[in-house]
Amino acid sequence: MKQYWLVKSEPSAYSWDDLVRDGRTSWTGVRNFTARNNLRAMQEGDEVLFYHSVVGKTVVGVAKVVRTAYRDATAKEGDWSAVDIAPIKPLKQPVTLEQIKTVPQLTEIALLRLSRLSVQPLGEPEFRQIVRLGGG
DNA sequence: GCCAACGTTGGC
DNA sequence: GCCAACGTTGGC
Repeated sequence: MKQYWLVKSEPSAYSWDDLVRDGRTSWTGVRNFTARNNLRAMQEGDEVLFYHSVVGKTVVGVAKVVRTAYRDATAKEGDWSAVDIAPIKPLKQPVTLEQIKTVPQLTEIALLRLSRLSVQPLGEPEFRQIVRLGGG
């Protein structure tokens, strides 16, 4: 069964445009147990919203998981994982955090409730709703 | 095993 | 730039 996720990145570190340019990327650097466990739960084909934190504070595109969890080679110590993601399509209209806050059906999502979690699960209805807000 | 101190994230 | 939230670390 297909699952839905949201990943966050500061665009100054790695942006949607970087992902588009690269074609696909290894999602490394996660150093939080909850986020890591979410990475490990991802299946190929799962869809992933790409959120720009700090600068923009917008959901900017939809990506997909193209390789399930494997060891994060950037980790010097500890048991950390990475997945590979590839872009599917940008949102026609980036969806702002402010916008998301105004939607009653979205007030419970992790982006609002657990704002620091960098890899979050998202229900299919919530995923679709955000994509729709983005004109997709 | 508790909890204070500390570090980081990320919205404002 | 500030600070709240919260995860992690380390002393006891």
